[in-house]
Amino acid sequence: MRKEKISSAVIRRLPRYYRFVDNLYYDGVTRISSQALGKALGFTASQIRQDLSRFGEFGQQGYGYSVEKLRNEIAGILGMYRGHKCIIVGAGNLGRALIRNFTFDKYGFTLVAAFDLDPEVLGTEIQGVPVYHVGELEEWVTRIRPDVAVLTTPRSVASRTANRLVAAGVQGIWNFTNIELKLDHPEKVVVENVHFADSLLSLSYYIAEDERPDPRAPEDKD
Amino acid sequence: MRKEKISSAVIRRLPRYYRFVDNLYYDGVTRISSQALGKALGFTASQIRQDLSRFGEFGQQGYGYSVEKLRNEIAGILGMYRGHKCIIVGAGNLGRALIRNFTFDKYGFTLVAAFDLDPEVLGTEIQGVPVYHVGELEEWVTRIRPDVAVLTTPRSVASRTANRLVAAGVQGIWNFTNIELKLDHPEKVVVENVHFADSLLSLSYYIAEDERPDPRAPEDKD
DNA sequence: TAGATTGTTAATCGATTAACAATC
DNA sequence: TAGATTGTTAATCGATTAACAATC
Repeated sequence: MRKEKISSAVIRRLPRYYRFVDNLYYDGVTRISSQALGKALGFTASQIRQDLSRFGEFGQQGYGYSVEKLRNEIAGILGMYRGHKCIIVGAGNLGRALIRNFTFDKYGFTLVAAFDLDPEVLGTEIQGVPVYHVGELEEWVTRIRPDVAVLTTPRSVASRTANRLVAAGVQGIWNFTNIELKLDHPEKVVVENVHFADSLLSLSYYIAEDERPDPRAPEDKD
Repeated sequence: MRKEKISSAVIRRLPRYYRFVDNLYYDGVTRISSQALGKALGFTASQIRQDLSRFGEFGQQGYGYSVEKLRNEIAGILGMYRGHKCIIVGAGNLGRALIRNFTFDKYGFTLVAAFDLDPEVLGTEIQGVPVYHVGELEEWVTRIRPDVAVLTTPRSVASRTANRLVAAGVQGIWNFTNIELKLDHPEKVVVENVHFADSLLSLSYYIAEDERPDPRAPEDKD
């Protein structure tokens, strides 16, 4: 039960492996070698074997990996079969975009409720998901026991809302508020931040950095 | 001009430094030491000094860093003063959420146009941003020369659209489509992926992993 | 001046890659 | 069987941390 701690570098690669292998699976591909997988994803074959072997022996010498088996194993490692429930707090533009466009089920999550303040949306359903008043958050969390809360509130109430969620027993917070949450009990919850700004700024750095040639400028003569 | 290559680990930390120092700046704090900065952000002081010194000597012995200077230096490194222009391709829920809620200016970007197919939004403005027909993408890109395109189209047209953008001369693509873009000329463009699914799956792993105790279960007696 | 804190060099730690025996 | 490819151990590489002289 006490498995050796897996580094987050490895964990961050697993969803990419999954995504690719899942596609192979739906394309009807039955086997793949670490070599081919590495080539497709831009990793070394060695790294892929090293990563996967942290979790078990999924391959077969001389053959490679069964796509179906590998897909299911990775899904299992990532907790996709645990029937996670989630709620979304804040049904503004971003919240609604996630409700409408993000396929929670595909990743083993069921989105069971949304919360907001806007009288316009209260009591309605968005894509089949009921919208309740944030004032009733604790009641609902106690009743439906979601594992994860998707946080898409305005910044100003983000930390306060997060603390309420943690107090009510939520295990994970998927934080879209672009701030660092100030938690009373950070040890009680796993926070995954989606910092759009950080992402854009690193893009900004890289385009500033390598200054791709202006396509209008004359090329170096061969 | 040929500065030593900076590892992406360092680059990914810069926006976090910036975010924190920017807040200090607006709170009127004038100086900070690497020690204090590290403590606040969860890094070692050593790492922060190491990181910053890759770009110059921004501090002062015995004093620390001037918050204002550090903020501006990091902003400069990240290219925030370059007056980047961007467009957004796909004005569905997510696209609109970004237009309405994401403060591009705050990071040195100006959002100059949006593109879509939906007759409902064509010719309108969203938050002051005009919406044009995707058919006119090349014309507009040639005319306004955006540095970056925010890609929020449906998956099905994502790679095709990306290739059109690259061909038209866009330098960076901020990809929200949750797929790996298949590019004809990957060397001509910088892609920054925002893979929601990857993020959620790593959260899924961590909550599955450490199984925080059920708050209803009895505690270990001290 | 004495105390604080930088920038940088050296030491350590961890992650990636290479190599290869095991085996399908 | 011969060829392919795994899982794993060892070697390398890179990133983080520690230490400290320089100096404000």
